Amino acid sequence: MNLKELAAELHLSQTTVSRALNGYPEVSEKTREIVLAAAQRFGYRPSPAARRLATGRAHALGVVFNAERNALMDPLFVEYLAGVAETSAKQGFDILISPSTPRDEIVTFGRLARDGTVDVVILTGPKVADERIALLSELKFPFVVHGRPPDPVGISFIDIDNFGAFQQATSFLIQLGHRRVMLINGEEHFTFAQDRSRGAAVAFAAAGLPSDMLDEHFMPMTAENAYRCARQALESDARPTAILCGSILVALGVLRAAAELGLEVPRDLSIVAHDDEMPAFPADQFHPQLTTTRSSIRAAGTRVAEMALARVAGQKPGAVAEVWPVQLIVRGSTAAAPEKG
Amino acid sequence: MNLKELAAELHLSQTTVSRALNGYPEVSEKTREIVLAAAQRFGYRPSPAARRLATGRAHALGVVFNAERNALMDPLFVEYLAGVAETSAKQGFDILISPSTPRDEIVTFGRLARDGTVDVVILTGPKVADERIALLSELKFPFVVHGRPPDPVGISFIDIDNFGAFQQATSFLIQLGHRRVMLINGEEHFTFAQDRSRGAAVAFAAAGLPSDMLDEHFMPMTAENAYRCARQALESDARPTAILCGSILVALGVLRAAAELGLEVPRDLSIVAHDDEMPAFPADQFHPQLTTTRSSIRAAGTRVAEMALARVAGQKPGAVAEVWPVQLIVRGSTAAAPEKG
DNA sequence: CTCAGCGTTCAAAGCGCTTTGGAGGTTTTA
DNA sequence: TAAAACCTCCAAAGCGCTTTGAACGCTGAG
Repeated sequence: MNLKELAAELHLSQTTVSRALNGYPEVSEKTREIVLAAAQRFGYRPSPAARRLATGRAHALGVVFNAERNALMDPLFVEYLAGVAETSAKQGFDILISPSTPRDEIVTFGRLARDGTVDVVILTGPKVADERIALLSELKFPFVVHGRPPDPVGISFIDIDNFGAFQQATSFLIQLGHRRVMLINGEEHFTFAQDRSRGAAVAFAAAGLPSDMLDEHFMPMTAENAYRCARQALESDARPTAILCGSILVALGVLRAAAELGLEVPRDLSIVAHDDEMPAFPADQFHPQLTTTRSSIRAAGTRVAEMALARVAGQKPGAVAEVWPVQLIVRGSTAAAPEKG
Repeated sequence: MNLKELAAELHLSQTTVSRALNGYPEVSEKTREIVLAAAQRFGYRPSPAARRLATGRAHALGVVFNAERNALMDPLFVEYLAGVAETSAKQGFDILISPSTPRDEIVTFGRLARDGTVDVVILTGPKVADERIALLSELKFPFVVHGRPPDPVGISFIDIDNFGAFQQATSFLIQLGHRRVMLINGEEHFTFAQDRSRGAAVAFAAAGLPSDMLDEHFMPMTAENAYRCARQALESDARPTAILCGSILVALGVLRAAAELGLEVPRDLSIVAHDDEMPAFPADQFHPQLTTTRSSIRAAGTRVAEMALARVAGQKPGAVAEVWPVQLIVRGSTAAAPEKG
């Protein structure tokens, strides 16, 4: 059943039926009701393709995702996607996933923007120098950012307070008496890694401690990388008594390193990790349960999708700039620093 | 630049240009080259929407994913999706993600099938009585299945050898002297859970052991559930000496239960888990490293996408029915059963 | 020399929807 | 009472592509 047939059935023109269905004011309430009822009865569903062609709007939202062999953000991504999906589905928006490797990500974005397959894209994990943002801005293609854009002016984004989270976590460790602290951070070119780095540094400065007590490492946040890094540090003479982990996965690697070296957590080593609340990977299911800085990646996904849809509906870029607070949850993986041996 | 303009530019008809671009034989090689070159030069890209409307084919592949609060398959899903994305991108197919809760999943599938938003859907996690399969079959909408359909006749699917994997793993434990074995399985209504159940049962039967030595539990495979279940069993008088885990997440919960009870793995308790190779969650990053039955969820995603595309290209349903072998990888979480106290 | 046959190209008709520019009919205003 | 102002509704023109049916020029057979 298409519009033409439905219109014929009702002895009305396509115009009127279309308008009735789409809530235009030029049609009387009475006919609208009749049309709506008939549409319902015949199970009429407008063809998305036709509508798309006629309006030039795709009614779809694009998400580019990293399909590289070892997609680091994997478990995060689904949870995030779930959030995005939830709200966009409510508004009848489709979600188009475009796989891409970091190398040709920029091409992928260009294609999305020019093809008209989607009306807006969501950009994740902004970098210190982000050419995707540059490209989309130049093309004047609507987009919103999940994370902190390097230059937020005129860009709608939502981010968690990475700075505050790591400042708080670091201060907490310092208060517990820890002096040699290691930070296993994400890759340097991500803005979130920079923010976290600054947070930790500021905490040290505030406590009047020299910044070289903070041993910071940037790397892709995998368990494997974290294991290697932690193992090496923990075997050294001046081993850290506390490790700040960029993610739960990092904590997994650190835990393994500690276990292998016979170090007990939290007696010999304190661990605090950032937790994005992946239900599959709950911080409280570890042994010991992990002290974390917690934020909901899913809620972020929900919000960023809302923003994207608002953007399509005409909201100005830069209208939204939210930074969500992050909560420190103290569990069993942190304790007072061990007495100096 | 659209087709009309390009055609005008070349002093050719739209027909010819269209055919040249789409590789139809009715156009001479010479003109084809000219057209291709011009298209390249002007950066012409056909409008997907228009093509879709004209051909009735969406050039897109649908994946329904569970956006329920605690999406259990989360970490699996991305890795799987990465596989799907990889191959479908190669063929220029878009991937449409439709969020859905289990409750209205069937509606979602119906909509996808009728709307023409996608040409084929991939169905994941088939159940013993699967109404999605019933619906799609009835609508004669192309689909392929990832996992084992209850009635595979006339259905293209790919699955891993869940039966063989768990038979092998169970036999291995029996050979190590384990007699009280627990199996923490997925939910009963999934075909994969049934297959695994049968695999374990057959191993016991083959060893001439009574089936009640196998303590089997069906549940959503979360760390939390597994923790509870394992904890309870390990505290009981006749505690199991080995636990078969349906997933790495399940193993996480079991490890925690063991640690809390002061049980050492593998001395006091052996663990073998099924591993779908999520790079984010590697079995060899645990302590101890986990003995696993391993299969690549990503490769499965790749293959199932290929199948889906073949299906669109006209391949008959039921043409593919692959069952992939699963390898048992012995690592540090298994050992001979403890002497009877 | 004519005509069938072939290889190329084209004009035009959709695909199913939205939207512009009116056209009728009814009500209000002067 | 006539004109202006509405309220409803409609015919038709796209949106940018594919595809059918036909036309064109050329070659080789009769």
